[in-house]
Amino acid sequence: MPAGRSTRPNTMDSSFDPHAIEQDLYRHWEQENYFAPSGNGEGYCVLIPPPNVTGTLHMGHAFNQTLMDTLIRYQRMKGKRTLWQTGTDHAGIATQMLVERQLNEQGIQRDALGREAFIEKVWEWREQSGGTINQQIRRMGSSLDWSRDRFTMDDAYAEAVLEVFERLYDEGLIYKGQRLVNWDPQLRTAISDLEVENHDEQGHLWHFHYPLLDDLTTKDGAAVLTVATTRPETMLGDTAVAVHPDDERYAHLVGGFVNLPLVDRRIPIIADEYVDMEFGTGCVKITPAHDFNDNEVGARHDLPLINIFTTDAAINDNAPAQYQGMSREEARKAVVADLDALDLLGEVKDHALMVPRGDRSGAIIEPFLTDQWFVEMTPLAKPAIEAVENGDIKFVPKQYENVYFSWMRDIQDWTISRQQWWGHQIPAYYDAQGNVYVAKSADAARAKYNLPADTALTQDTDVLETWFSSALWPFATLGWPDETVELDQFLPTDTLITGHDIIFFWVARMIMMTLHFTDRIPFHTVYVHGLVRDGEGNKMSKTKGNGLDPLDFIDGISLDELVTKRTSNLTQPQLAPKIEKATRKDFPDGIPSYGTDALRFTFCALATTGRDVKFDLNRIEGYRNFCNKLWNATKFVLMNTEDFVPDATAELSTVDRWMLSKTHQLIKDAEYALATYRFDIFASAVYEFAWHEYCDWYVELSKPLLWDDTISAAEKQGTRRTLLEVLETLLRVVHPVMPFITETLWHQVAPRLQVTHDTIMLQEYPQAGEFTEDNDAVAQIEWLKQIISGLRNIRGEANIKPNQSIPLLLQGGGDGDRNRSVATASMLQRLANVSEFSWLEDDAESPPHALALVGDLKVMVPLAGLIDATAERNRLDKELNKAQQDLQRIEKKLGNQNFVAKAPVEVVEKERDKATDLQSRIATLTDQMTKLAELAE
RNA sequence: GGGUGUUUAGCUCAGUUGGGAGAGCGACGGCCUUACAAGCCGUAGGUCGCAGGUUCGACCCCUGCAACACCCACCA
Repeated sequence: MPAGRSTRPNTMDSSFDPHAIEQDLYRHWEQENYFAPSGNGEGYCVLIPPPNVTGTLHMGHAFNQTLMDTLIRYQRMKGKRTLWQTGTDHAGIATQMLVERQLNEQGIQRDALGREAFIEKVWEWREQSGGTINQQIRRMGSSLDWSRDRFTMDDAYAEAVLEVFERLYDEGLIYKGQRLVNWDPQLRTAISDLEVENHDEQGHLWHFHYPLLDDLTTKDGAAVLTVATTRPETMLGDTAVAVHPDDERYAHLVGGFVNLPLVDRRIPIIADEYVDMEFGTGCVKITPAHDFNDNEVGARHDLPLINIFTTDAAINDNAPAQYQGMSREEARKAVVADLDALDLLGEVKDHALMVPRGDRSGAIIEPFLTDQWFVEMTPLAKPAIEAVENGDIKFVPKQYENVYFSWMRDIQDWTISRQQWWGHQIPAYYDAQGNVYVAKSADAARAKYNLPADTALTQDTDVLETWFSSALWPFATLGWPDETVELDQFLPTDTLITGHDIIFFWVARMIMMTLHFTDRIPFHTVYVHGLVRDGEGNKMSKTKGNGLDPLDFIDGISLDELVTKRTSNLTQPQLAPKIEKATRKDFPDGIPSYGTDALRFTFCALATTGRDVKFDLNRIEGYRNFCNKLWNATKFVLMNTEDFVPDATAELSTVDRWMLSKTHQLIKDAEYALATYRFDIFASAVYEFAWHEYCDWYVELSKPLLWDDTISAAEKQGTRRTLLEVLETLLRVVHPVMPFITETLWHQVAPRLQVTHDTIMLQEYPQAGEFTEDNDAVAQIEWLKQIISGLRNIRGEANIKPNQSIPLLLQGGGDGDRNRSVATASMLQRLANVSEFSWLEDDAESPPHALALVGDLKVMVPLAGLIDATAERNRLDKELNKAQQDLQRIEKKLGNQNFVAKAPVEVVEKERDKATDLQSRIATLTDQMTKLAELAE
């Protein structure tokens, strides 16, 4: 064991300080290579969703990793040969934007730098800051195999990407074509459908009058046809006006022409079912080059496509001269004004519309006609759908399967080319004639296509979208296309844990690609968790300034530092004052340090199925306290087991057997919870057991056993052994979720049981079968707890000080009660501070007393000047009321013939028993009330 | 427009085949009881979103509605 980790038992601090242990422990684990797969067990692999190499750790990562690490540590302890595959993503657009912004701040423009130099800069940046997130991940305690760290731009990984591209191309599943795609005019690249976010925004609906040609008129006799649009500037590219084929208002005009104002172009009036007769005027302007619908209409009617935009969405040379060079916003104003001047502007209405924006840039996306590379998805989707349909892959919670199906069954071809520099450059080469050759290199292309060696080839300048390479994560990280041992051992991986936001981006594509290239599913289970939101339920974002850094919960942060952190480097600096105000309100004292274990435990406790998590500060504080509870319980156990002799004769008391039985149940509950991905149940089972069974009852009950001179040495040994065994077991049960504190405490506890090992993380996970169930012991201790609770209730309500001991009388009940009272006398006396206790014969007269009922057993505390008779009556009155209400409800039920006739016998029988018990209880309470009333007179 | 989820104590959330509504935090009262005041003991608090239905019996199953959240979608 390394120095510094063996704190002497009786020098343990009175409270737990996470900082004293966490980082040293992690370093030690990593140095010893404990995170790497080991042993000969069955392979068990979890893939990390690779974070952006440029990123920093956020709450989503912390949540996600807590769950993964809990599973991994659990399976590792269960003896599986576990691999948690780590790595980072090159995050094409995000990284390029970030580096570009930094260069801009230094006055360097990307274009001036040139492609190669720019990419050099990105690599430099990656060398310099790419390790940040991995260091932060270490702070979470994540047991990732760092020796297998992968980056999606590594040479080996790039090789896999090229291989996949080439194969898909050769299979005809990748093609290049001119299509209308989503174009981000700010980033000047195409993006995929998924990268477009549609937002409801307020806009206008403009009505334009297009003059009819050839003396046509509408049925109203007008010489113009009125169309409505939300995008006035696109009229410069109109090539038709469409009406519905069944629309009688315009039937006579179909085949005719209008003059496109401002442009002075003769365009046809066509009939197409796409038009909704009910909407607006029933006439639609058709701009095939700038609208997805119009494009389809245009294709059906063979309309020309007139592109009026440059790549940054300014008006190009295809538009009339006076608009050329204007931005789309300027052009919109000009077009409206010019039409107005010509008296061709009709109504302008407010209109809510969906505006497509790029998820990275926030810029309004243009449908734009360009040459791009696409993947044909339908053939890839088919087996991927089947894999989920037939249960090979399961989603948890299951409803996400429907989300998956609905998207997969209507999947569109995937735009994979990006007009960016940072990323995998597309392995397509062109000769002077523009012929395309796909191969991993120019040489390979010449060889593959039998081109003369001196054929000049130039590589396609586009790169692949990031998700194209992330889709290969399950097999590319394991060495594909080589047939490696790792592929054999770890693919399919077991559980993928991810947020619901990347099911389409990542999960679906991994399933398709992995099936296609390896004939194996990538994972058996997809556990989908919610997103982490702030205390108000808002999405955390840098822009809103409500983001929280997991490390701030671990280490703590002062208010001023937090404000500075949230308000610096804002994209919208004007929001700073508002953010500062909100921060000062929400965190008046900053954030205290809670430690990693508390943070992890909180995430587990909040990980309920199918909902987002609102991160609640009160919860983490409570779980920090839980850590402290474990710490102090350990301290207690160590203090009281110093003279424990492992081999000495030990005799187990009822309390010990009760505790061992409870431990049996705990392990069962914990196993069940983890097997069903109910991390919240796991957390609460552990919490409940540790605090409310072990600490509140067992430790307290053990004190009389340990400290009473009349208890035999063998019994004391039994209790000491149980204290140690249960605690040692508990630490192993909890370890997957709270690795640091359990490791630390375990090294104190385990040696007492003659167990020494360098780490808890490679110990066996406890098995329920190691602990005997004992129903008699459980019944007896539950009985004892009821009596103690009854007495505590009397004490509490009567305000009897804890240090004031009370006499106790017992009456009624049966032989079982008498036996139990004898067996538990010392514990009863100590826990309830009972000075003396005695039994009254059933018919004996009792002195005036306060009363608690445990079944038929009367638990009595003589008033004796300690308890006010009136107060005691009030207390009993509440109990009586409750009993009467319960009885009333049950009698009503039993009075219902239908219930008695139709409900299962055992249910009816149970109700009858309850009624009998309540009747007896009410009788006793009423009797007691009467006596107290007499006393008060 | 289609779909999903949520609605339970003041707050954050459990509630596993329908059979006596729970936890944590907070509140209130009492305790520095030799592991822990980051603690201990006790108490109060809910017509389980609304309206119907099925059933002997509904927080739970069915229908409808409402509010909130999210996803998908081409209505100019």
